[in-house]
Amino acid sequence: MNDHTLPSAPLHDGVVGAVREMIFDGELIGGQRVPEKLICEKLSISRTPLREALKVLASEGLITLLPNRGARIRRLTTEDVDDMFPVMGALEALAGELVCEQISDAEIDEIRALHYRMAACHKNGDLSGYFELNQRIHGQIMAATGNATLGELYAFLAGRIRMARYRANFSQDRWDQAMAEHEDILQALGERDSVQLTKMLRTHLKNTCDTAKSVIEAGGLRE
Amino acid sequence: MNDHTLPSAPLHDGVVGAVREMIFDGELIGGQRVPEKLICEKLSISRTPLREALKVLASEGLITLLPNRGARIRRLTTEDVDDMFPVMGALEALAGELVCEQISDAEIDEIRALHYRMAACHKNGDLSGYFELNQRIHGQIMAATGNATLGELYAFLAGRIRMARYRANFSQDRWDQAMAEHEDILQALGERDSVQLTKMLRTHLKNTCDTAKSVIEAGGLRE
DNA sequence: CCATAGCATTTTGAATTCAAAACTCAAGGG
DNA sequence: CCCTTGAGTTTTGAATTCAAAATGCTATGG
Repeated sequence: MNDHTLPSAPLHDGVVGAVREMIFDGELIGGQRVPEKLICEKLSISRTPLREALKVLASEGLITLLPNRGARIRRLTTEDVDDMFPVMGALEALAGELVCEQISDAEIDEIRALHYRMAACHKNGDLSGYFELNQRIHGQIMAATGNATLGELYAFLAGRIRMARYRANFSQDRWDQAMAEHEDILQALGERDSVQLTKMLRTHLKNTCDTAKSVIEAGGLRE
Repeated sequence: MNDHTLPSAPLHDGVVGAVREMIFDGELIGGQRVPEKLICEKLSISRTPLREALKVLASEGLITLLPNRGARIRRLTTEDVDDMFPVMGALEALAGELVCEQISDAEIDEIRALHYRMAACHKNGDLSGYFELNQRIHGQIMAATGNATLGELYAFLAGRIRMARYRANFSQDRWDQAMAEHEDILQALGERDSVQLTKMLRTHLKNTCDTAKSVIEAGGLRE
């Protein structure tokens, strides 16, 4: 009766996640061919699960599959980011609206805790820790809307933006500014002021997109 | 009859499309197990490309993969639709805004032509022709925004709604109403009146979602 | 010296194979 | 009588195999 059969490890998902991380971490860079054989060896798997994963990543828009010519890491263009900005803006505006209606005190506290940890990373110059927590804060805000679809689409687009690896171009000034924006976001969230929250989220998003675009432009010249 | 023949060139994409159509056509119904072997025979392919396709469809949210227990067609719940409505509303609102700025006269004419063909289907009681054209009109509006990301996300969600097969529950009254809503949409589009367009798109979406939900509720009891 | 045709190698796409897990169903025990 | 048990079958997950396509390399001719 008490059949506590744990769902066995979703093995294939692991590969998708692993390759996705490789892309986000910059181990696989935009425009580059995906070295199928190498990754198989690295993950100690055969080509079958990897190829399944590549199909999924292609549908997420992280890679491009060229028939009989292999897979390439998608190269995000400034036009892509320009397209993404208004869409992410619309999603964040909706999130700002919903989250102020839905969020509990406990959830605010949880986000506040993440925020302070992120502030510590900022203070200590721990950029990767900062980005990790930044990611989680935005995710928690989306989760607190109670709207799974919203969170899913947001994560979908946020993943693509991550490809630009705009963190590489994070000046101290920009970092300080982003941190200040997050202070404002937390403030508005604490007061459940959806108008102000939406406004600050949009400002923050705009700056994030601008930074990403400047990285893309610089990268384009380098090659 | 239902001849799901694939385009020969990129086999795998064809399989994704073919299975997706099977779901939309109601050949594979929510909650049902996906008969792997049967579909392989039907499409005359081996399990490898089918399994790749299933992974992609799972990432689209059309099916659910249970480890070691096969794939099931996702069963859309009313809660899912309630989540989707505000998100699709936000995307359509953005589309209404953008399309009024961007659309050319030629594109309006093209949509108008589709609209009249759809009106003819309505008049003749051709429901499946109506839905096909309805689909294309909404797609063209999204395309005319010039924002590929927006169109992509919209198609993603519209695909899920299609799973509800709400067309089955289309009363003549509802059909007449939907057609009237489309008249208003076309009118607003012709005048590039984004406020009115957004308003009508929202009304139309609300009714579509309500119809879908009523089908889901009815289906839930029957099974 | 360069261009290109022809051959060998590598890479890709998809079928087949193989092991492990789940399901079926009938027999045995409480 | 119902619950458990376990062998046989089916289904699933993933490696391997195989054919076709692309890529690279050499040799030959202009």
